[in-house]
Amino acid sequence: MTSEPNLLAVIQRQLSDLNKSEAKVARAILNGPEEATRSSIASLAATAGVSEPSVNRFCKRFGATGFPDFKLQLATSLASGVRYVSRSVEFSDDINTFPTKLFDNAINALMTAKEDLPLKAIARAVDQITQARRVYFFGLGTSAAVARDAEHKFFRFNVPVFTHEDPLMQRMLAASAGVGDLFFFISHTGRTKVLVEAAEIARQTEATIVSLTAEGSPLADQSHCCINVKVEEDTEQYLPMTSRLVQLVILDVLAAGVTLRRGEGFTPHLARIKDSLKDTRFPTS
Amino acid sequence: MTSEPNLLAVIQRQLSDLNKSEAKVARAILNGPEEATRSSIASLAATAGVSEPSVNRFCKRFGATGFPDFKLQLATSLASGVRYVSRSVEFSDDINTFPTKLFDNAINALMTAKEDLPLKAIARAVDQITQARRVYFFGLGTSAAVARDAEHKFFRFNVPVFTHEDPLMQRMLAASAGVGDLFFFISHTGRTKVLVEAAEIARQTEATIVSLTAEGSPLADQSHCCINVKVEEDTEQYLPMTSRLVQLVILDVLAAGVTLRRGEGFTPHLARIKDSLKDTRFPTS
DNA sequence: CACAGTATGTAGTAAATTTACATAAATTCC
DNA sequence: GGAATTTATGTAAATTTACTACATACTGTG
Repeated sequence: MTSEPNLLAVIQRQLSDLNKSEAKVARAILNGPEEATRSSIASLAATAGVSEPSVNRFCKRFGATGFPDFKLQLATSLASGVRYVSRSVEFSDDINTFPTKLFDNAINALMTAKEDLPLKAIARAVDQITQARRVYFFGLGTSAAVARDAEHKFFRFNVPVFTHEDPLMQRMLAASAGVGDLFFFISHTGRTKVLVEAAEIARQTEATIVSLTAEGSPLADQSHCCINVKVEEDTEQYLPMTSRLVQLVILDVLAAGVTLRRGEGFTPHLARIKDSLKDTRFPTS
Repeated sequence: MTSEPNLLAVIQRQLSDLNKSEAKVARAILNGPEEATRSSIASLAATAGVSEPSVNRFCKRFGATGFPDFKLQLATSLASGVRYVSRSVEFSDDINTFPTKLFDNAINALMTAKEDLPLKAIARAVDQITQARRVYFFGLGTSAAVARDAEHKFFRFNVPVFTHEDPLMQRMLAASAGVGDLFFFISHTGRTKVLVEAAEIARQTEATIVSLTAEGSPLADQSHCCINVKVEEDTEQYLPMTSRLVQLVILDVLAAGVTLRRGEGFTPHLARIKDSLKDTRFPTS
């Protein structure tokens, strides 16, 4: 049985169809839902001014097997309703509120993105990266940092990876591309001119174009494979924040996908790379 | 009492500190959290292979008043749909499972970090950044990408910002620092030799050292202000993933803090920067 | 007003949870 | 290495909680 997304709304809606005592129970619950989840059947009955079996019948009427089951459903629906609201930072915020808000927004963005991941596009991109002889990660602005991160990650797969923030370099590399080259464009909007132009140039070669960007954008149009990330960045917010987090995790997903494709035998290679970093660190005391 | 946002993560984290039978209970719950919410104390005890009071003690240990209360908290934390246990990707995973796992891990890391943010350190870092005449963001490897991202973000505050991935440049800049310079070091471990050395050099000047790194690490020791981020990166995983996400959000928090400090009059300045990017984009159709 | 049907409450029963206590295991200190 | 102390775990009884069956009250209709 799929648990109702919002139990309180359902109760509210049916309020008029209820018996007198069931209505009393309903009102008591609507008055203090979270308190209701913590009450015993006896105390809720007392609050509502009815008998315990009335509460029990009420619960069954709403699809629960009994009072405890009802409480569980209620708690669940209360919990899920609260999240999923991104709140922007106000000037009235202080140190105790705005950090939490920003974290909540970040978490929300990831949860939302997780809900409908473009799995087919991801699978396809993994295929193409696995087959590529060379991979270029191109982004500008904030996305340049994402590209840099991707470079670090994919570097470990024995595939030559390159990143360039310079649009001129990007164009030149695009122009001289050939079979086996893969250009991976990263852009939140997919409308950055110089980046789209680089993609257009690359498109005229035998290279493969993959992009992590908005569906239907000029950049997406130039791509063989577009991984669409839906993040409604608050446009009032002047700094792009959440979208790049989603991009980074998507790149993690791609990296993991490539690792899995390589198979178990590849693990020692990664371990070796990790070991090679050991000497650059102070040992843990 | 604030109900724990992600109870499973807490259980997971404390797993090693538990008694034998409490650990059995913990494993039983982690194995089938949603089933646990529907079980009676007796059946859960049976599943775990312990006595009923052991389950009860387990619940109380985690802040619940008893078993029903615990179930409630568990249900609440499950409601958001995220598996709050970081599960590493296995070679048996396929396209339908591993992306979700990675997203869950990311979300989990952010939620855990959010739970105890080092607010005093953050406030202090905001102060120091606000007062700085010049800010250098230094990181290596994955953290270099984070530093790059920070550069983009803080660039918008009229404060001259610099990033360098090259350890030699980092050393030279550190050596020639003076009053008003702020060095912001980013490192997950806080043990990367060349970075710590740069910090040591900078420390001998009048410059301020802020770091986003592990508490008690050599790098933290060199800092005037250390923002401690607790992320238990799965060491079996060869690629650092979640820690950099937390770092990025922390930097967002710092940027927001600086903006707030600047006051409302600063907003037009940010709007102007945003406008200046308009011409670099294809207009939305 | 009597009857049927529905709604509500009472009381008893079964189940589940908690407490108090006893035993077993582990640890510490000679 | 063994006795003493602490800690962990289980047993059994007590208590709380939820459910069922039944009785009573209420509502509307002929």
